[in-house]
Amino acid sequence: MKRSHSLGELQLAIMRILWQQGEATVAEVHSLLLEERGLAPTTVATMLVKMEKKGVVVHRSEGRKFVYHPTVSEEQVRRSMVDELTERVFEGNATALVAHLVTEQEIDTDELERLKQLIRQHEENEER
Amino acid sequence: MKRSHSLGELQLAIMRILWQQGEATVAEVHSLLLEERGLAPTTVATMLVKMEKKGVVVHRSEGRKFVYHPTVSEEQVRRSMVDELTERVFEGNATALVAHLVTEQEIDTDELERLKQLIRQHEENEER
DNA sequence: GACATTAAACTACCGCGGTAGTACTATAGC
DNA sequence: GCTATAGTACTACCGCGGTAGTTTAATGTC
Repeated sequence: MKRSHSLGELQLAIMRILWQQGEATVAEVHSLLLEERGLAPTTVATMLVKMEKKGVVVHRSEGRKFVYHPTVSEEQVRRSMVDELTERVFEGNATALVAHLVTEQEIDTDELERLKQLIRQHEENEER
Repeated sequence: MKRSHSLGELQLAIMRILWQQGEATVAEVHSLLLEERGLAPTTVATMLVKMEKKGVVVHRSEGRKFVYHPTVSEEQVRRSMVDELTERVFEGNATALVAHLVTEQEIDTDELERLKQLIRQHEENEER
């Protein structure tokens, strides 16, 4: 039911921790984020509340602290965010997006090799 | 100098008109947008002011009406928006984004053919 | 038991996309 | 010349991501 799990920068950083960890308390998320981002603990807490309201995480109480865990997968989030961009910028034409990536310097030549490999594999998987 | 021309939905719709038209008055943009979107003329005008402040359009006065035209190309906008998504969601790995598109049902099989063609052409262009 | 610490709750604020009403002003029409 | 109209200016408001201070409640410590 719940489509369009479009997340902001901080939200994604938090989700990445939750996806790796499986679950985490506010303090854990905060300390892991502190290394790159100088954030107040309350910022993380507030964000998690907003994210729960949004439906991408849930929490349970453990003692007096909250343990959060994700309710959507990284793949789901990628899907909806890529879909949104495809819709917005390429009028829904995913191939146009790939064409853009291939032609506009976004992908260097040696990565094209791996890409061709990938397409070949994907085609083989489709064939049954 | 000006990086990150990330635009919203309405802003993109307006830009598309300006890119096609070359330039347009507020009334022109409004009437073209009216067919799909029921917007007040002031909404379009306000948005254009915001977009000019942002640096993606400029206007000149013609009589008592403003004629707007874009200062960034569609390709520039696509670039920065795709880059932003790649950064946010795939940690800067553009190939991972393509892999996502190829494997996650976003691209059907007959489009893969055109894609392979495209890659081949691109490789030939690189070879000199 | 008093006090310090910790965790969450509540509240506030900024910027920005989006939306639009109201106010002002120059022009067109009669 | 006066009024209706068209067009911009100004202001406001909502939602949301992001950021954090302040308040309150529970727990640990001496």
